[in-house]
Amino acid sequence: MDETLKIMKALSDGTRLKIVKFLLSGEKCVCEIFPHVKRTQSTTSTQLGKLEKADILKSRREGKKIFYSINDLRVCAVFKALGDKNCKILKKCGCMERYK
Amino acid sequence: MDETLKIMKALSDGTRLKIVKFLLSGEKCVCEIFPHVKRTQSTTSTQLGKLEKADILKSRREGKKIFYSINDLRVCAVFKALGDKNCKILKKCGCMERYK
DNA sequence: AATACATATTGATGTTTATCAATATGTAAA
DNA sequence: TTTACATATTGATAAACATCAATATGTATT
Repeated sequence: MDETLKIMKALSDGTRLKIVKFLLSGEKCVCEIFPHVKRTQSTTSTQLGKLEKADILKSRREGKKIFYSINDLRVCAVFKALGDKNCKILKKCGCMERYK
Repeated sequence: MDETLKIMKALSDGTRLKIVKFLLSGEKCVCEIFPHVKRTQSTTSTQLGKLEKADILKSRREGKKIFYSINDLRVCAVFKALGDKNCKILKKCGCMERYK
């Protein structure tokens, strides 16, 4: 599939987009993510899986918890391109450096 | 709806994405677009309508024909952010000037 | 007015998708 | 080895969506 289409599809759902934006501030475990997006643990896990399969997120186990974080920093550049207000966070986390 | 989500949804379909990329080289009428995306005139018209409703495209009538073109230049910036190969076209059409 | 052309809309159909409850799997502590 | 906790998977359901054929609308020409 077209690489751009893959990314667009992955970001075309409200829950998934909210997850990605939440992770702009750093890695989070599932138990932190699902209350934030106001979905069940089950639903959240499914969507995290889709984002990981699209290589947008990566995961890491630490004990019982699994932490998710952004793997494809191009999503930051996409938000910036669209003037998304989350850009403020982007400056802090420094993930935009390579796109200056 | 979240502005970013609106754009992502609009670009999350293969036919629509192909239309937008086609229009990077300039405005086209429906009769040029639907053979290019290999869909019926009906389907193509529907998808053009969705892209216009999302403010990504605009249209202009000239006699019997209706010409569509890109209205929201941020989509160019999105393609650039993703390193889409259509960036070559972007340089030609100069729509990236404001994002340098 | 009649015809031809360009595009939009309608109605139907099959597919995809987001969601949840329930259950399974994996991990660590007691 | 139980028990508790964290996450993943399964199965079901309802809604959204892409597509097409057929038809309607709009425009220009004859």
